[in-house]
Amino acid sequence: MDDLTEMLKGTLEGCVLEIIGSEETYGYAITRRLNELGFADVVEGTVYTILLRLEKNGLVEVRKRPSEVGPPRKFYTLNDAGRDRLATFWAKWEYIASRLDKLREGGR
Amino acid sequence: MDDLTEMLKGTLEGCVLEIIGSEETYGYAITRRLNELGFADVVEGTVYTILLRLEKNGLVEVRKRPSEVGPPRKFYTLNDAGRDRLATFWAKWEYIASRLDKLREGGR
DNA sequence: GGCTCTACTCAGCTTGACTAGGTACCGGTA
DNA sequence: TACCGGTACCTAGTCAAGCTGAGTAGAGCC
Repeated sequence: MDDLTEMLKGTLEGCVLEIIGSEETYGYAITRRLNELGFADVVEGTVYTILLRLEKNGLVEVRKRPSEVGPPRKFYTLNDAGRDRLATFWAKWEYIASRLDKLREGGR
Repeated sequence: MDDLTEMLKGTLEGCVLEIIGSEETYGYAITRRLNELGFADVVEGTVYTILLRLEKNGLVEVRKRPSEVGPPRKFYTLNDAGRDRLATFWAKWEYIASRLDKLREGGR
């Protein structure tokens, strides 16, 4: 699937929140996970900018830990604000998805 | 539902294409239709920029016709390129929606 | 030493929706 | 006549978020 960029605006951050919410993890692994999931073109640079934004906005907690195979990793977990944001994300997603379904069915 | 802006990137254009695809119509009416559908905060300016972009990219045919209740209207229909783009839009939407479902269910 | 994989950062770019103004036609009414 | 609300379209500039491309660095292997 080519060039999903524009349609990922807003949703990619939600994906990252969801991944962090399900387990404590770090940027490089999040990128791999997204690639596995089918977001094949998402690269590290993109994920790191999202992570830095989440951190700046106070939605995550960060812990730095050494790795056995490379430089130290920054592990992220959601705090309360992050869980709120994740819930809001899914609510918005469902809302938009339902409207699009309606539109597609010619709903009035 | 508040501030869907970022999540509408790319999808709003798809909505407009779908609306034009289902019947020949014009900007003001498209805006009303989107508002009815639940995209309450979409204003005319936004729709007109999308319509001008569609026209510039050669995805629509335009016919100007007088109105009985105001200034002349610009009616839009999809051409072949527009129908292609609409199909691509729905394909991308389905792709992203399926990945998000998978992610949400903790799918591996 | 050089290569690959891992791991993070950052400046600058592009896209697309939004803001906030503008123009103009028409009918009703004071 | 003047004004106003509804209809109808246009546009310059702003902002947010993902992408590009480059850089820095640690660890293991040949």
